[in-house]
Amino acid sequence: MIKTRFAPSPTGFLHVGGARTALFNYLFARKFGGTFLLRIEDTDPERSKPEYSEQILISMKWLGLDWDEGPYHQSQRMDIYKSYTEQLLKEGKAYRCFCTQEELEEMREQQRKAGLPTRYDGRCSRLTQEEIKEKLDKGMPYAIRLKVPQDRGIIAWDDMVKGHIEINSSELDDFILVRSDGTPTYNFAVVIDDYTMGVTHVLRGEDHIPNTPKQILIYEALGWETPVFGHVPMILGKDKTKLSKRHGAVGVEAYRDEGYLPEALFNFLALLGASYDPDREVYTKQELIDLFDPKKIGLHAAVFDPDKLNYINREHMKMLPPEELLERIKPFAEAKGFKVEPFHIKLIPLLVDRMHTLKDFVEMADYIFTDDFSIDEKAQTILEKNMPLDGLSDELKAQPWDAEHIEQVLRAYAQDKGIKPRDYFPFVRAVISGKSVGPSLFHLMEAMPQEMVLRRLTARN
RNA sequence: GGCCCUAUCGUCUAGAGGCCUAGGACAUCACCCUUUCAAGGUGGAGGCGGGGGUUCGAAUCCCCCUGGGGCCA
Repeated sequence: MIKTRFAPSPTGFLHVGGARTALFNYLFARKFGGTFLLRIEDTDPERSKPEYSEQILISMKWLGLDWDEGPYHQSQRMDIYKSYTEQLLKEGKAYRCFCTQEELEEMREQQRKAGLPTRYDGRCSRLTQEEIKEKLDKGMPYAIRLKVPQDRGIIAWDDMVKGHIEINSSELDDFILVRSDGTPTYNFAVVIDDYTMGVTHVLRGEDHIPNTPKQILIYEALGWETPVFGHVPMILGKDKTKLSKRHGAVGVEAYRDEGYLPEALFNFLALLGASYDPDREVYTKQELIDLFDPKKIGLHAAVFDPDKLNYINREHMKMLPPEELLERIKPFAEAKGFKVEPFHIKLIPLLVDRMHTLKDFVEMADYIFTDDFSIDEKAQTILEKNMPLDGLSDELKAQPWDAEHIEQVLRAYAQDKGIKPRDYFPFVRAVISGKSVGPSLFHLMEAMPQEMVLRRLTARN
C-alpha cells in the first residue's frame, strides 16, 4: 500500500513550488490507489501561524489536492519524539552534547584556521559516565546528537526521479537531533513522522537532497526501513533563481484571485518540468493521474513561464461548458459590483478566445454589465467623429435580432449615409461598448439584449 | 569555500548510438481569414555550452572544463 505525504510549514501561503510537490505526491498516491496525507510542520513557533496553515488548506482544496489523512500537526507530537530520543540514548546511538555556543564557535574557528571543514568533532561522545552525570547534576543544558557510525562509508539511495545518489558519510558530522530547548530538529521529526505515519514514498523538492543522507542515518539508528525517496527539481523565476516573492505572484491563492482555473494551474504545474505525450500539453486531472510517472519528471530546475500558464488557462476555459464558465466568472463580476445575468451566457463563446483569465471577461466586457462602461483611448477618438445614428434603431427594430439582419441593416445604413462600412462599424462598436476592439460587431450585438443596444444608440443620437 | 544535483531553440520539453536535415508546445515574426482585437490556418527565424576521448557512426556513452541550481558555512 502506497502512502505519500505533503508536509508544509505554515510560514506563509502555499507557494507554487510547494503546490507542485504536493501535486506530484497526490498524483502518485491517486495513480496507485494509495493514501495521500497532509502534515503541518509547525514546530517553529516563531514563524508558524495558524492562519497560514488555514490558508494552505484552502489553497490545496482549491487546487483539487484533497488529502485522505490529516492534517497532522507536528507540534502535537512532541511526546512521540521524546520517546524515540530516549530509545536512541539508551542504545548509545545518540548522545548528550553539553557544548556551549562559544565552545562550538571556537572549535569552528580553529578548524577554519587549520583549513579543515567545519564539523562537530564529537567531543561529547567521549565523555565518561561520571562526567555526564556531573554535568547533568549541575543542570547544564544539552542537545542530543546522533552518533554517526565511523565506518558507515557511502550512504546511497535510488531516487525515484534522480536515480542513484550517493554521498560519503565522512561528509557528515554528529548532527543535532534535539535542541537544548527540547525541540526536535527538522530531520529528526520528519523521520519519526514519516515512519510512524507509514509513509512509503517521500517526494519532495531537491533542496532536501542534503537532508536525505542524514535522515537515512536516523532511520538506521532507529532500526527502521527507509521509504523510497524522490527529489523533484525546483521551480525558477525568469532570472533563473529559485522562485520567490521577488518574481511576483508565487502564492497559489494569488493565481486564484487573478482568475486562473484550478484545473489549469494543476495542469500547468504537473507539466512544468515534465512531459508525457510530446504532442500534447492540455490534460485533465484524471489524465494526469493515469499518466503520472516520477521517471518522467525532468532532472533540472524549470523556469515558471506565465505565458504558458495563460495559454493553458484559456484552453481549459474553452473546455468548460459556457454555463460553467460563467459560473466561475461570477465572483469576479461581483467583485466589481456587477451582476451576472442569463444573457451573458451568449457572450461566452464570443469572448473566450480573447481571455487569458476569468478576470479578463469582466474587464473586457464591462459594457454588458453597466451603461457606465469604460471607454478606451482609441474608441474615444472614434467617438469624436460623431457619425450619424438617427433612425438606425428604428431600422434595426424592424428586423429580426440576429447577426445576419443586423449586418444587413448596418451596411445599408452606412451606404445610405455615404460612409464606408470599415469606418462606420468601429463607430457603432464604440457607441455600444466603448471599445475599439472586441468580437464580431454583429454577433456582439446579437448577443446583447436588443433593448440595451438600441438604448445606447438613441442615447448617443 | 565544501558537498550534492544538473546541462537540447528565449521558455517547457521529445530524443534512451544510426529513424536527427534535432520533433512539438508557449512566446516571437510574416502571410491568410477579417469591420477591429483575438482565435484559427499556413509559413519563417531560433537550440544539442566547450574540449577531449570510445565507436564505422554520438544530442545520446566516458572524462575534463565551463555554466546553472540547491544545501551547508
